[in-house]
Amino acid sequence: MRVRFAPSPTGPLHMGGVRTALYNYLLARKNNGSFILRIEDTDQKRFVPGAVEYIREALEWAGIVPDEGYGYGGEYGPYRQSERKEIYDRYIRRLLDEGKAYYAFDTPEELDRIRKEYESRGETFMYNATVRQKMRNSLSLPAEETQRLLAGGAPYTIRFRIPENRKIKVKDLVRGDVEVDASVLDDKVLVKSDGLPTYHLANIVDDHLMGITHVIRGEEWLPSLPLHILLYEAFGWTPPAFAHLPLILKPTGKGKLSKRDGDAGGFPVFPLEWKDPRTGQVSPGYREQGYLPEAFVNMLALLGWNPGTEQEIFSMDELVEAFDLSRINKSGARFDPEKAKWFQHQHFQRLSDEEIWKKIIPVTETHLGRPLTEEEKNYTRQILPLVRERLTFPEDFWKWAGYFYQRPEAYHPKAVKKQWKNQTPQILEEVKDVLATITPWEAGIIKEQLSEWIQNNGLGFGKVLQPLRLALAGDLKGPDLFAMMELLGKEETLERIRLALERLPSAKEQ
RNA sequence: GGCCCGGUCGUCUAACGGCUAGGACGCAGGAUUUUCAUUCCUGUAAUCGGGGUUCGAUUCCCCGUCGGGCUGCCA
Repeated sequence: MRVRFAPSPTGPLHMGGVRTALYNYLLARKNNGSFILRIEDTDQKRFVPGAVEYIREALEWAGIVPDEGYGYGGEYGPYRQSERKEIYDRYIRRLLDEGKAYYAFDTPEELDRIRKEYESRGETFMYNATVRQKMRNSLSLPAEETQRLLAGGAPYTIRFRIPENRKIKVKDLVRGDVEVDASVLDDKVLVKSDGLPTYHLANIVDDHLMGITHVIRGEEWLPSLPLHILLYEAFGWTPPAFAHLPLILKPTGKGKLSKRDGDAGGFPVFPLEWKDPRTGQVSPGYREQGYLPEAFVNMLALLGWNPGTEQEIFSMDELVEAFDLSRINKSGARFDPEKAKWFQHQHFQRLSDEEIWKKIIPVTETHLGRPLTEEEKNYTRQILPLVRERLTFPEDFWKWAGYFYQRPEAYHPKAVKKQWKNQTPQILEEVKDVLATITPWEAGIIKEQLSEWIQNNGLGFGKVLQPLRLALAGDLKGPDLFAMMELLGKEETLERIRLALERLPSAKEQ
């Protein structure tokens, strides 16, 4: 089995592309086949610098590593279509010689005009068997005229001559069999006036020459499948098996997922951050948001495919094991950013303490604006168990544990309003004194002694612990208060209480 | 408009033509907790409509409708 992923470097690869690559990759690995990366850059007008590098980096990040192809070597190269022009020339020659393709001299302007004309009459223009005799091409023109035009260097395209009175049976591994009448097809341009092939020609020639056995691509290609079958037929080649994947749809609204949706919905559409070389506009990426590649891949895999069991969390190896073309869905799948987060949470929680620790060090350093000392790194190691279960992204660590590194600058206003009562300053003064006597400074001991004090004074836990938390962390949320105090250290704990008493309203002011 | 492909909770989906239509996300409630979060429990909610075939239809067929794709010298 040989499969390929054949993106066009017209910009960053988006989620849908990654999923297509993933399905190809899974299938190849499951069957001990090869996964090939081919770059389809026959449209030089739309070529975007950096896109090829982006594609490779994105696939590598996601763990979808090609066995062969552009940048990976192999026996079937070159793997970039712009380097294969001679090959396409050779094959189009064959079609021309056999009368299966023809020269067309119609200019884009002419075609445009005719299209508009048809449109104004409510019809659709098709360059097909019934109109091709009326157009300027080697079929309608006298042979001498064609020769003269070619010799004179007149611009031309080469079109495929769709055979007449034909029904084409196409088989799709996802959708089953479809039968199409050739009369609904038009004579597609195979070679553009710049001499480079269009997708249709290049794709068929390359898939054949590269020994591709299974073509797995997006549903947007389904309408051109009959044309592709006809092309294989014209060359006398056996077509590969085809599977057309359902599209990924917008979370809300109509249509397929696009770049804009990410901006509007606040989620990335691209695997990696992308900076548009022309506009300088930056689009966010899953990697930069802190997503784990395995979470991203897991989420993508289950968008349009299911294992038939109730298992939802998969590693790449498990996906390889479970993947099966027959369980791909037929209908488009709406992308749900919330579920993406859930997958991330699941995978993040499966990381070891050590792995998480490595990820949160840089986050902490960024927020602090300086590197951590060895001592602080160890401190971080101690803090982690307290907050790890609430982390979805490395970035969350700062949100839940930032106050371990910095004294609160401000106190959450709502929390103050709710918990900082008239009697609070007095209580905290006393708590401070009680804490000052506690030794050794360990969570268990602190809890024991403070609890005893609270009970002896008939105070209720909330009244004491809530303001204390507020004083130490600046907010009412966080892990176990006693563990927090232990890690903060006695001196720092007392100092923060003192600071809060100084900064927050005393009884008199209220 | 034409051609093609689809339609099960709000979303992702499961269900040889045969259980009370199952799971997950989300949401709501509860338990746990000093708090927030996590975790656990409970609840919420669906077969697009109409015909047919059949003892029996989410499942097969037809029509309608809705959704999606294509209709470029883009891929």
